[in-house]
Formats: sequence, structure tokens, C-alpha cells
Amino acid sequence: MSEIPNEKILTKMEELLNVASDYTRLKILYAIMDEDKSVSTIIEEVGASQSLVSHQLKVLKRANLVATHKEGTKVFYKLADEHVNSLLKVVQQHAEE
Amino acid sequence: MSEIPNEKILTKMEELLNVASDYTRLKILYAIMDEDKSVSTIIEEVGASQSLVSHQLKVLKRANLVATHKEGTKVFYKLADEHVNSLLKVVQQHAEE
DNA sequence: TTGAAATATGAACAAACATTCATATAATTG
DNA sequence: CAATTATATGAATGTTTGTTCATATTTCAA
Repeated sequence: MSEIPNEKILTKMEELLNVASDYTRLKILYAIMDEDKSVSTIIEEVGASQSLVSHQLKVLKRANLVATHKEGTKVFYKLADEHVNSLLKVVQQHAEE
Repeated sequence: MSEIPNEKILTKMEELLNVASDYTRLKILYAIMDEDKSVSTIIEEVGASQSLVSHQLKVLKRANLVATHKEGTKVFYKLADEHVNSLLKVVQQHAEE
């Protein structure tokens, strides 16, 4: 029997879904799905402006969907955990049928 | 190797995630997760106004996340398919840790 | 057919948000 | 240091969206 989760959980769920539910951010998440990549690489692969990608990376980071590390002047982003992967897979399956 | 899905798929994914990413709609989805329920029952369990619930049910219906059938003056809503269940489970797991 | 119960719809509004443009900061190299 | 490359930040803006209030529609019973 699945009850409605409490407010705290629901709010967290809402936040995760909200962050994932954007065209540009979805593209970014896929871009860094298999290996971490620098911002400039992400910009290329996603095909959006430098500013937009940077802004959206910040949104993803604030929501803990991605993690970063620095190498010289470059910043590398990767998915924060496996849940993000699972989420994308489930949603993609739904979208593909 | 996971490539970035094409525009059509991404747009569908974005739509599904968008529709799911709302506090009221999440509550509604959970309310009808195990069995279909009438709008009045959903209103009670979700604890939102009649108008709001009705508006959000329409959003869920337009996006094909729920299906309906009528019995007299009552309208019953249920989840449209199993993907919605899986999606909620994955997201809830992420939110609960 | 009048009334009541259940659901849907439309207008209105504030709040949130994606994107762009311009500018700032940080690190590296000559 | 100056110049350049990589990334971040902030303001501005047009659009979308969640919610409320008021009203409409539908179905059934008396």
C-alpha cells in the first residue's frame, strides 16, 4: 500500500524532478553520463551558449545532481550519484515507446 | 555508451518530468497509485481545493499520466501506466536517503 | 423541472524560470 | 605584468505556471 509521502520527502522529490525537467539540463546530464567533462566540452556537445550552460550547471550543482573537480583552469562535472542515471533511464523508456 | 537522445525524445522527457514535478500533482499521483479514485476522494486525501485538484488532474490527463472513467456523476482517475510508478519509486528513493 | 452534488472551465495575478547580454573572476602562459 | 583562456555572476526580460475566485456544465433524485 503506497501512502502519500510526507511533506519533506515530497518537497525533495519536487525539487529533483524540477531540476531534471529542462531541455538544456537534460542534455547536460546526458553529456556527462558516462564520463566527467569540462565545461567547454559540455558547451560543445550540448550546443548552448557558455552563459546558459554555466547557469544551468549551477542549478544542477545546487541540487546535488552533479559534482565537480578542478584541473588548472578547467572545471570538470560528473553525475553525483546513480539515482540520476536510473531516473533518466526510466523517463527515457517512457518517452521512447 | 549513452548518447544524448534526439530532440523529440528529449522534449517528451522534459514534458513528463515537468508534469511530475509539482507538489500537488505528486500528491495526486500517490493518491491514485494503488486504486483509482473519484475526484472528491482525491480532493479529500490531497487536501487541496476542488478547483486546484481539477486543474491539475487536467494537466496530468493531457500528458497521459492518468486515465479516467465515469460512474454516474463521479469521475474516477487512475495512473495511465507502469512507467509512472517506476518514476515515482526512483525519485522517492533518491529523496529518502 | 427544480435542486443539489460532482466536476470542469476561464480569467486574473503573482511568482518562478529559462535565456541573453554584458561583465567579472581565476588560472595559465608568454 | 599583459594577454588569453576558461568559467562564473548579475541584471534584465519575456514567458510559463500554480493558485484562487467565480461561474459553468453534467448527472441524478425528488
